[in-house]
Amino acid sequence: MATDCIDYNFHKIEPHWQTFWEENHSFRAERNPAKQKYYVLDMFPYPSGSGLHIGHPEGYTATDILARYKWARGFNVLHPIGWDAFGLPAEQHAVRTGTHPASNTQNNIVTFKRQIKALGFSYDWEREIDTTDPRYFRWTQWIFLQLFQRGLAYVDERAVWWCPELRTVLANEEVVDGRSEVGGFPVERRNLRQWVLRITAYAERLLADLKGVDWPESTKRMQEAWIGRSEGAEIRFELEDKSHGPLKVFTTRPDTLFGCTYMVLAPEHPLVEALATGDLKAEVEAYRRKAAGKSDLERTDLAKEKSGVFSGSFAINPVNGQRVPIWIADYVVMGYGTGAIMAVPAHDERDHEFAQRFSLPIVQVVESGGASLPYLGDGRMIHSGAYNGLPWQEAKRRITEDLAARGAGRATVNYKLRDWLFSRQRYWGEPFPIVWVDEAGYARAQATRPDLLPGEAVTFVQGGVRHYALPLPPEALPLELPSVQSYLPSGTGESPLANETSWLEIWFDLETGAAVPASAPRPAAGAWVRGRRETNTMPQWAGSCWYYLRFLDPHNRDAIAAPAALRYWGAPDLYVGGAEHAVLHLLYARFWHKVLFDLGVVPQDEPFTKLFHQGIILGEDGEKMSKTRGNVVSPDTLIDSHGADTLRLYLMFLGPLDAMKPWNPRGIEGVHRFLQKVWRELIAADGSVSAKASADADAPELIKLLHETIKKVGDDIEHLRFNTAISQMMIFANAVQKAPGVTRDTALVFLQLLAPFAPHFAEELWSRLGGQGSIMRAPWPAYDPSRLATSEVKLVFQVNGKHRGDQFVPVGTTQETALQLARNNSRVAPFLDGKTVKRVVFVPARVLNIVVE
RNA sequence: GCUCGGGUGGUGGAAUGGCAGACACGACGGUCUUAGAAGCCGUUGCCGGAAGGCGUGCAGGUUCAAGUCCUGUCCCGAGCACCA
Repeated sequence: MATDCIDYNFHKIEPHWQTFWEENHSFRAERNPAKQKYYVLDMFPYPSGSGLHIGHPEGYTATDILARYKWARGFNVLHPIGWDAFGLPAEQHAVRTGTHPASNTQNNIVTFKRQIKALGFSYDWEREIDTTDPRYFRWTQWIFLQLFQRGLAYVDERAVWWCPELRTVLANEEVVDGRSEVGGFPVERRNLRQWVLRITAYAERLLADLKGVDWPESTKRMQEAWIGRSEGAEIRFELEDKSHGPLKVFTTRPDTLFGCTYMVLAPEHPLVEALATGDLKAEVEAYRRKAAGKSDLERTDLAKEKSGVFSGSFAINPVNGQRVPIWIADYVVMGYGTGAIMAVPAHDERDHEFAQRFSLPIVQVVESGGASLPYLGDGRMIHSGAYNGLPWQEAKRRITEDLAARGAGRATVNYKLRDWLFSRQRYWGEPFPIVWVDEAGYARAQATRPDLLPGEAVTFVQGGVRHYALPLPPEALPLELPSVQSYLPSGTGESPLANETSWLEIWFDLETGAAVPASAPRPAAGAWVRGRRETNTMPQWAGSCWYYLRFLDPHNRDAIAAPAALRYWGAPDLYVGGAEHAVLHLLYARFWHKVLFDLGVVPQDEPFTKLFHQGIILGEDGEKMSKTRGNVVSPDTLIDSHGADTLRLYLMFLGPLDAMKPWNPRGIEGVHRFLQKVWRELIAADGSVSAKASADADAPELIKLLHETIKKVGDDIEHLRFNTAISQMMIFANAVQKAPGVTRDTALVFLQLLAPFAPHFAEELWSRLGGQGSIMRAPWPAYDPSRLATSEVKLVFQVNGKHRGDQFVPVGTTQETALQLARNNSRVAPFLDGKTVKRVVFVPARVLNIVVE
């Protein structure tokens, strides 16, 4: 039932149809295994306090068009939405106001939901999820337990980024230019006990399987670079003082081993102290302290001159027995390879620079053909004993083999990818389902629930006591957050949870996971041990690592999703979201997914087979939108002034979906006029169907244009080219305007094409023009290829490649006829006059190019 | 520094190697109106009265034909950054 408004009153029309869709459950994904499925997913938002940003509806409109189009194409569509609701802003708000972050989060969700609904998106709200809901994070915790049980989670005391302002550690990825990505506060290094996920165990598969996914090439390359695979060799140098054992280095150029004139250890390398000799000890120690105080930004500043200090010790080059001095320098980092290198200044830029600065010898071992050093190109070996004359790639292979044969090295592969720092000293995150117990407690657990434990116990030592990580039994999940007095982190660097003694210090039942405060007497029956809960919480990435699976079966109490649902819906057919998640979210989610695949939980080994990034919408001034610049465009304002349909159309009309585009506030008038024009053509001044839209027959040109439009809009939607689809619909509307009339059927077909873009508008006119039911359920119109055929085409005449005239000719016109027509063409003829034709190029139905002398 | 992506009218943008500038915005002129708004009609890459010439960052090249392919170069944007 249409509204009763006389003119195009979107204030009335849009809420009307939104209510209609809601009441009719129009977007409910069916449970119908016989029907072909289409799963289209948006990156779910973090419900921030500032509400929806114009960038959200850009991507959401794109997926909504796809979803509605696929419904019309007869697919069973899954188009869900939810909330990535754990996160720092809500916690900071809680610290300021003392209110629970959950209440702030729920308020924000209400706002987001209202705004999203006002845009008329076809989400299946019955599948809404919220990562902070215990019914959801129960399964986040469950997945963590699987990682734990498989030995993919461990604790490690490691130098991590600590932000004094935020009072938490941050992942490498959350630190940008020596400052926190959130808030831009300075960060420093601290040694803290952390949970770490062994993502490096999946490095090879994460890299290899990128080949099979349909992603933007740039994103694949970013992940490749992030994983950073490099093949080389680990080479073992004996130390002159054998009491310290051998020194292992990683190199990608074992062929240049004869050119190694010194070694470098990272300042954090465990052998540094032992290798510093005599009067150099003090100098080495001073250097090490200085390096520790440097931020990564200072250390990696390429403009800075290299620094370093000689240790006083020597290693022995395994290929020629030469003594090689060992230096300590911070251009070598501990986190990659072995934290030590063999320096070959003739063939490495960094080593070259260092050697020059400290006047170390430079020995060339690859022929450079006269090119200056450092030389990194191709060439044959020199000064390399038995390997002289070999191409370097060949020498690389042979030297590696020879070293391996002598036990002095082996071919290895190294990755830049580091294990994933997975803990945060915060309140507002998923608690780890882990209890720390002593050795005796762990021994009991090994007897009681060995199925839950990893092959090797996860432990740490503090104050001479070893603590053992014990998982909660899955049936005891979720482990919920306790309410706390203060959301401020504890002074020790632990999360606020460390202050909640009754939650923290417990008697723990190994069999059931039940707990009572340690202050209470130990319960009699059951396998109770004394324990202390883990106080860290999980990072925000955790909840978003698997949410696309929960949408398949969001209310399941027994599993992350039923196997049948996982099989039927599979992975999203299309995943749309910002390129800022190119590495982190998309890599973490792939990692978890592969683990779940190995567990047999999910049937496919990649989560996101097709990915698309919507571009950023810049402010009017061409700058990134930000409150401080005052160039933020609010969807609410535009919905009020022009309507959701106009906003949706304009967002898509702005340019290619993946492009970065500035917002032009005046341009929105164009698409609004387009809708007004369609309304005016089809609806009379009194609100009834116009006389014009009641024609008996369409002009042949209009029919042809309609079929062209059906084809182009369909093709463009499939390829996410929404801007050109809209342009084609505008062309059609302009043609209708100029035509004397249009049939009801043609008008209805056109409205169907428009419906995915401007759904409220299309439903309204569909209803007024007598369309049956909801336009969403009407099958997508098919074009008739025979209608696209033309009898006449415009042939362009060129002389020497220049356009000199054109003429309509029948399809199938031959070169001879065309040439004759050109000669007779009054505009072309003068250019042929008195010239000799050297060559004629004829492209049927397109161009005739006459090359003359 | 390395790796990508991109430079087309006043603006956003369009163009399987085959008429560069579709579709819009803006601007200008007209129509309607007491006036305006909306709508409608027309013009709108640059130079030129016209004929015509020039034109897709710049310089070359391939081709009958280049925004599109190749080489070099400049500029803008993104990502990575002493990873051995």
